[in-house]
Amino acid sequence: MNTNFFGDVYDVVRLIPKGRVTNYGAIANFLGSRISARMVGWAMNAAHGMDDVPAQRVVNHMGLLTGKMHFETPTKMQELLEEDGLVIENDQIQDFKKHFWDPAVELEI
DNA sequence: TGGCTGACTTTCG
DNA sequence: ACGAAAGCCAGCC
Repeated sequence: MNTNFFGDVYDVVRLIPKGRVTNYGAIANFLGSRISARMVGWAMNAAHGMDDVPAQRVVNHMGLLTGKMHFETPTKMQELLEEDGLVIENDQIQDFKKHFWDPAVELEI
């Protein structure tokens, strides 16, 4: 796990506080320039079935739920985010900037 | 073994 | 301001 960047991604995603969201680029930047934002999304693809990985809190750079289609149901992602207290409209997170959670800043590594 | 794919981001035109 | 293209790396034929 720790050897694979997948594990790092999962760990970061698990650390996302409730009601907060982050984007792929932030995670990629936090893990280091060794990976690209695409790989984060690729890692999330492998996160399927991992209940410990709140992939719904990971969205694209503009707060759009691009990965919702990969969930059990396209609306599942929005429902989960709404349960966290977020406001989703037209598959986009409202006040995304305020709810944005940057691991490189919050974790201050 | 080699090449295509992908839940993205950034920059150039 | 908008559109298109490149860049990145691991997993899967």
